[in-house]
Amino acid sequence: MDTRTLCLGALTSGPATGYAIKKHFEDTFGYFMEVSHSAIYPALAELLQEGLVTVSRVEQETRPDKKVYSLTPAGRVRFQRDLAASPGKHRVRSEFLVLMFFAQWLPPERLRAVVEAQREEFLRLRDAVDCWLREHGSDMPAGMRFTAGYGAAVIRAAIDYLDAHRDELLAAPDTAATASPVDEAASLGPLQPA
Amino acid sequence: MDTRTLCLGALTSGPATGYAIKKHFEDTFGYFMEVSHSAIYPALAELLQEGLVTVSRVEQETRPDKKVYSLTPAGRVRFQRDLAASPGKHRVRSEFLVLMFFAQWLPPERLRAVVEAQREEFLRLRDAVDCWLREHGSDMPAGMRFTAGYGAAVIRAAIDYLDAHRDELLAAPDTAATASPVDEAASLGPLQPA
DNA sequence: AGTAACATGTAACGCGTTACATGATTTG
DNA sequence: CAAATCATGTAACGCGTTACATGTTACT
Repeated sequence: MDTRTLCLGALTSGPATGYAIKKHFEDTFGYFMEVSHSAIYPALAELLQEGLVTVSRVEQETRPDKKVYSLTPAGRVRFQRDLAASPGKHRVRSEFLVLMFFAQWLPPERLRAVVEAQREEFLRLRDAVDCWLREHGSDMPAGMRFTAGYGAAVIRAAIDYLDAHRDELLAAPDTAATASPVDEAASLGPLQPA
Repeated sequence: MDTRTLCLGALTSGPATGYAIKKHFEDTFGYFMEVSHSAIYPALAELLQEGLVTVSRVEQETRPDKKVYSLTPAGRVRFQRDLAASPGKHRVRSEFLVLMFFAQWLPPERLRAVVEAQREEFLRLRDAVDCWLREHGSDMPAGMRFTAGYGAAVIRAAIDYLDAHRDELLAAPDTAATASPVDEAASLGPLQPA
């Protein structure tokens, strides 16, 4: 899923500037798809050249000038084609979980800090999604409500799991990080013995 | 979180070949951190040059020769340093959820297929994690059990959500994909009006 | 007979992120 | 007075993925 396709998708909700598209992404699917502004502007320029969007410059006195982009019929068709062509892969890339996986190699206070930080982040996300659902949920198409509800459900499960198993993890006695520097006896043996 | 750090981490469980490290990753945190073999081999070569791992060539008659890597004390220290230095960011990058977000622009049969495929994938993952917990869970350090349990909890929540809201999504009457090609009246208006 | 598993590498391409660059206004 | 918001871009760097490359054995 290309930044260009994402921009076309954002524009299906109406004309917008690059800045507004970025905001839109953050407010809606920010938690499952990050898009940086430095990827959006070049993408919009390419879409313009391909005739998939049009642009109109809007002068503002109190603010910098805007470039408001709109979807052309060709752009709408292209978006549907690209969307349908996407394999729809779902991937999680979590350094947080890698840290938890190797918890025993982390200093206990660092481990605690990481867990707490992630929990705070999840609470923040949960509240943001709940807020969005309350304020915009009823106006939005089924798909957008679905993803918001999905996010809320999964984040809640994560928070519950953290709360239920945090102590178990933090109280772990096998802190290799504070044990003797070289402790070969603690090895689990060779991986995948031949 | 660099592939090199991940390799060092894998070797904390004992000596292994590049191939075994890849397997180890797939079997344990494959669902939250993907590592391709073409990133592992160069990473191991770099670690060797830096003196963080050692290698011993093992000849096999029935199989291609192996290069078994082991962690040096310096490598163990470096791993702990790199691990503690990681910000521990947790990110989800899901084209699946983008597809759901834009469900109205997808042909209904395609939408259904994507949802079913993802559900199957989640079921597969859930079973794999459950199996791992049954078979290895009790031997493993708290951190590894924690991540497995976390995965199981979150995947279960996802499956439950899918089952509870799938029909709602698929039965959506507002399939813009099959509506008149250009339907400006359906627009939600400009994003972020100035 | 064909596929999966075992086993190790290289090369190029694409894409995203970070940093660089600028600048006015509003809010706390 | 500092920080956030609005607003748009460029350039380089790094990193991961895909494809290319090779070869044997065991299982279905």
